[in-house]
Amino acid sequence: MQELLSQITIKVNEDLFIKNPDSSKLGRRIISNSIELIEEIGFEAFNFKKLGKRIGSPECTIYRYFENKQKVLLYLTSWYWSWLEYKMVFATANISDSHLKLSKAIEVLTETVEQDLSFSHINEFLLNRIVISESVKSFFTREVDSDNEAGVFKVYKRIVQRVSDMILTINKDFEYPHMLVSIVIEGSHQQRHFADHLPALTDIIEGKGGISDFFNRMVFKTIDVS
Amino acid sequence: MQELLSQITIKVNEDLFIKNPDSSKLGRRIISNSIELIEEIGFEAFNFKKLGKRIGSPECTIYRYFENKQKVLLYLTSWYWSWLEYKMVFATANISDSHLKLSKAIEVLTETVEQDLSFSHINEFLLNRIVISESVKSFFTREVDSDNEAGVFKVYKRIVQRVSDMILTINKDFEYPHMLVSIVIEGSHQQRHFADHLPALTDIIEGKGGISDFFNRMVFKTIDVS
DNA sequence: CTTTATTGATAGTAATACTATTATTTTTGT
DNA sequence: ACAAAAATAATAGTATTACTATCAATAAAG
Repeated sequence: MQELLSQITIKVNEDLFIKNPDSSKLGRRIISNSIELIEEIGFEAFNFKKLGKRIGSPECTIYRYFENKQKVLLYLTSWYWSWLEYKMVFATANISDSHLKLSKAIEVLTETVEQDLSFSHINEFLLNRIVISESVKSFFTREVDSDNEAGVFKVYKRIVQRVSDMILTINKDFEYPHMLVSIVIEGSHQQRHFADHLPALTDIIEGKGGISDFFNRMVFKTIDVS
Repeated sequence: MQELLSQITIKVNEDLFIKNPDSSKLGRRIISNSIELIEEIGFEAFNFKKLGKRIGSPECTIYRYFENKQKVLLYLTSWYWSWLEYKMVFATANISDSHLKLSKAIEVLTETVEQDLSFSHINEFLLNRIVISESVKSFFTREVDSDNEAGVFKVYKRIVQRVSDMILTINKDFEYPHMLVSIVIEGSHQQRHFADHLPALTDIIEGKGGISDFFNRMVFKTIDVS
């Protein structure tokens, strides 16, 4: 997979940047350092001044790439979902058994991510951690409707649709496939966050498995396959 | 219930305020206007200057009640969870059938809220909307650990524990009760938000029912009761 | 090797989040 | 009813944040 992916560039919605960060060395430095910095200090404390200091450029230079820090987060999460869609499609391709296929998809969506060296300037391991603890902020804002209209959530929605279709293949009468899938995706993030910070709200232990198993069970039971 | 509740004051964790807003007319005005203002303009745009203007007091006066706007949000959500715990305990009291009891609890947790006149200065309908669209921000912050240590999430955790116990009464071997309950609570909020803003991620239609039914089904199927 | 695009240096503005000081009003105890 | 104490208002001020403008320096492209 590594060789294959190294030939591929992930294209992110053009509304999210002013100048494509993938088009220059500085742009890629902005991305890789954003990931590290957000992961270190959290999105609230993250700003272009600190990022500029880290990469040795004034903040106005970063403003030539991104309108504001919210767009950076949207860029990162959009990139992540495109990357994960690719992984999911790859992992489920040519599986004829529909149960196994769905199970594999759920695993990709709920497991944590290891470092992937295909995209040198993006640390997928850290990006996964950012998505877990910060991405929810990108759709609980007042801009959600305009962002959505601009197509920012297109890939995310496509992932949900893909897995929904797998569910409908197994049970064509199930009425809530999108709901179930978005609960799996967001729920798995939330449970990992809880495991780290509010263990009373979960039953999984940090570092140990269990998340994928749980969601697999939940999905198959709920769509009623005996 | 109205008469009973009117005798009761909901006590909120003392770490959340400097001066108890429930102890003065101005304090109660701060609370009721915070609810209205946050619901109107969103938590991001909400600040003490705007709130002060609205209630005709300078911002420094509000700072004598609350350290910052995050504490106001935590105060409101804490209040909400205490209120909802009360409603839930009341709605499930004296039900001996454990299935019915759990079902009733899920309904209280996932249904939207009507205006309740028991607490004159708090608009529970608006507060429920705030909890749906803003409360997630209170545990996805860098302060989550210290807030948790201060006991801010105590009532929320107790609700999860109560419903977990109901689940264990039905199936004592179920391994993930807390996880399932927190997914139900947060999931129902998220799905309502999606219905409003990202309908492709859900199957429910705004205003129509379905949420409670879905989560009821999901829970009973997942804990494996035939 | 000159034109054009990109980046850096410097500076500045408006808004936000919060604090300090003192005057005024309200509440409380007697 | 009145003095003492507490709460609130008025005013002002600081540090940080988010963002913009201008122009010089550097790098890239034709």
